[in-house]
Formats: sequence, structure tokens, C-alpha cells
Amino acid sequence: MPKKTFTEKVYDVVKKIPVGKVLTYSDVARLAGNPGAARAVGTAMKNNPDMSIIPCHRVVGSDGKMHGYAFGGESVKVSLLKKEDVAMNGTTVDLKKSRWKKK
DNA sequence: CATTTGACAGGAA
DNA sequence: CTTCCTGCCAAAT
Repeated sequence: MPKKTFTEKVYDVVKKIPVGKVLTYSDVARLAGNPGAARAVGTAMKNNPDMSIIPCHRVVGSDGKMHGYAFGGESVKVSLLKKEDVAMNGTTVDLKKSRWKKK
């Protein structure tokens, strides 16, 4: 079987994030098979082939905030996530409750 | 093939 | 809470 590149796996994982949940770059890296490659996840994201199918706003930093990209601003991201039933804590995502984890 | 860059994380001050 | 430094990995040049 064709071995997917790390980037491909990242897209696959991100696209599978359910509504109301978020993942940190570290988590995406881990699910993609490369724990610790959080930075590489960001690299892949900015290289993303289809931003429309990749809910980048559901991928946040370890602090539950956007580090670089957002749909125009943190406020927009917060509003959007709130709309998606994501547990928020002010301007930050409540990873304690909204972190997507497989059970 | 080597160097630089970047949408990161975690710890220290 | 903010700022700086180090470690990590992949893609781009």
C-alpha cells in the first residue's frame, strides 16, 4: 500500500475531527504517527491543499490558542468554536473538556 | 545534499 | 502572565 506522507496523515486526522472537539498540534502529530512533530504539522497545514475540507480552526496550540493563522483573528476563531459546541474558556479553548481523544 | 524557515511545545527567568 | 531559549520534525529553496 502506498505509504502516506506525514502531511497526508495530518490532513486525514484533522478532517476527522468531530464537531465540538479540537486537537492540539502535538496530538495531531501523535495521531499522524509522529509524536513530537507538532512543528511539522504546522508546516503541513500551511501547505494544505484544501483549506475548505480542513477545519484548521479545530487545531489549536498547546495553550488552546492560535499561534499563527486564524480566520482573521482570535475572536473569529472563538466565536466559530463556540458555535461548534466547543467548550471555551474566555478566548482559549478548554482542552480539558474539548480535547478529542479516542476512547 | 545542505541550509533556512515555520500555523509548535515546554521549561526557565 | 510575558518573554527568551532549546529541541523537534517536515517542506521549501
